[in-house]
Amino acid sequence: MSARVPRPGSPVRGSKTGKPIMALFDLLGRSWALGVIWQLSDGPMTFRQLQESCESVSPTVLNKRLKELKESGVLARGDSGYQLTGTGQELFALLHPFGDWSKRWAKNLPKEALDDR
Amino acid sequence: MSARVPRPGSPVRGSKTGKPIMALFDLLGRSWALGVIWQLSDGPMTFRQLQESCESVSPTVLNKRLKELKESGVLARGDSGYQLTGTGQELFALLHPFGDWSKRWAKNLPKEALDDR
DNA sequence: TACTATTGCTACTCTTTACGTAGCAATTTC
DNA sequence: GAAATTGCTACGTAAAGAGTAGCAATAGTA
Repeated sequence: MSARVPRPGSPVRGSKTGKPIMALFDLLGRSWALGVIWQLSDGPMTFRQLQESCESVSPTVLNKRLKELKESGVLARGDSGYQLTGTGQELFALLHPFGDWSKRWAKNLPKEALDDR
Repeated sequence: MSARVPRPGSPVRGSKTGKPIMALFDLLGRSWALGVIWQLSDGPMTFRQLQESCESVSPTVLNKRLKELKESGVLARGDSGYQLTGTGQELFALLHPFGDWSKRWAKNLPKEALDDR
């Protein structure tokens, strides 16, 4: 019933060693984990706001992700809703460049897709 | 049978708009996608080498991830196995800082876990 | 040439995760 | 005190992943 939250040092999905990077990848490699962090970078949001901005993510999954990310110290619940912690903002700082990258990727993909197939 | 590969511009898992960043998060938010990119940063690897270095990831899933990442232009198959493309190396460059971050996270987590719960 | 080993998968069953919808208890707003 | 809004939980169904077995194709060896 209680979902496993990936933590560095203990085995996680796919990783028996629990190497920090693998634990992190397990945490982030779940649906909407990255999206939630991305959305929260604009400031605190309520549960329903998050649900909307994540385009109809099911409350079940959203709640699971929130619990996991909370337990991982990435976000916390404050007065105005869920928000990134200092740690979480640090993590977002690393994530931020992916925005521009994804746009370039979107532009170049059609070309490459034709080349490579 | 044929798995959906997330592409910017078209709806992806959870995202109807297909915003590039959401498509990217969908692509990377699948089990072992980040891990595979991480492993390949050391150089080309064969299928079986990847399987080992990803600690017993099932061949089914590995093969799916490889197809998706290949179709997304992140990696390709060369003479000495699977390897990151230029695009893929660019992506890894963004991913690289997560290594150090995860180590700091691993050190601080126990403390925070006690504080926050 | 035939034998063996390795590689890159596919097939299968079982479990876990996610989706989609409904709804409810606890505030908050009027 | 009635109506909204918020933060969930509870379903049932569908999709994704784990774990194991094995096979066709190539490479290396006797």
